[in-house]
Amino acid sequence: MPRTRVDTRAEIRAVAAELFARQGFEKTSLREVAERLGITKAALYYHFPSKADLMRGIVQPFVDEIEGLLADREAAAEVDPRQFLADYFDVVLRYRQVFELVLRDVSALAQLDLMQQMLAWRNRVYALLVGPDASPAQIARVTVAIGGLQDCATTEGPPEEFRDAALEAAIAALAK
Amino acid sequence: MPRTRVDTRAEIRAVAAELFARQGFEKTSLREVAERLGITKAALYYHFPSKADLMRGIVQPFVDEIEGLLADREAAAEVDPRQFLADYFDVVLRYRQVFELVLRDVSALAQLDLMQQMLAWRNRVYALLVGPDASPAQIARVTVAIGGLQDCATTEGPPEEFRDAALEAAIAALAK
DNA sequence: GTCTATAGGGTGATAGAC
DNA sequence: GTCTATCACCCTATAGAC
Repeated sequence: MPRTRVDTRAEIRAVAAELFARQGFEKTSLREVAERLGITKAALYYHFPSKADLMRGIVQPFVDEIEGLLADREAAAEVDPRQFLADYFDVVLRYRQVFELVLRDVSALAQLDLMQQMLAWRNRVYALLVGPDASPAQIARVTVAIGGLQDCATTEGPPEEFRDAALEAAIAALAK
Repeated sequence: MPRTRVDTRAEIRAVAAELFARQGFEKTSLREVAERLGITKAALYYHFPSKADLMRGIVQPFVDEIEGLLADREAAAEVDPRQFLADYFDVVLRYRQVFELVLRDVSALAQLDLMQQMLAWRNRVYALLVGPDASPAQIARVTVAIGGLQDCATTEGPPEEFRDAALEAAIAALAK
């Protein structure tokens, strides 16, 4: 009786992502993930070399998109703040589920060397929006704008309901 | 040789808070905390009935202050948004270390029934700042303001350097 | 690709002596 | 208040058969 699984790796990621989000990364055991899928722990290890790699597999696509956006703007001659915030917000909204997982398990991600990379995003965003020699006050405004948008992304309800208002608020926070 | 400890419970909390913040709640074992203090796990259990209670002991003072602030404003005839944001920000800044711990281990806190309480804060803040029948757009603006301030609180450096600028940005985000 | 079996270790928590 | 000793359990990960 062959398993009628199209993409086992993807199914593992989906189930794991849901459990990680609900119970936390550390509190979720691979036994639990395997049971939910109807396979054994050992089968899991065929698809992912470790629990950490499973987590990375879930978060990596989101990380790659943000890195892509940052690289794109860093290569551009000049950056439109409004456009950047909108694009950044849209990526976060598209990966909403993953993003919430990330927010709820920061300390777990820190052990996967993903946090360092994400913390570096902040400085790259500062450089993009207020230049390399930004004052603490300028940095504060960018932080309010970006942090505020991120917090909005975890709000319930369809994104269309709040997307534009959140962007307006972030832009207002940014303005000197 | 009597231990020259003034307040053992407080010292345990301090050491645990530091380890929890650095490694995460789940990744930090009570053996580690005890070793750092030069006592045994069993001694720890004399002061705190469980690991969860130890965590609660660390976070509770912060929770109580925010609850106090909210209760105060809910009892007031009217609320000055600027003043509320300033007071809220100042509490968060005062408990900066605890607040960072909270942010880094949301999933751990969820299991202590502390998250439900904190999530309720959001709705109480919405009610205070934009009334009980707020539109999604109004809620988005409040979320940007509050979330932005919170993100600022985790910025390095002395608070005086960014406090006022952050508040201005949050107020700007709030304004219609 | 998936299984059984197991290695090898850590964990939170408790009992009872001092 | 602190200790030693221990319980009962769960974990990630691997070896090797099918």
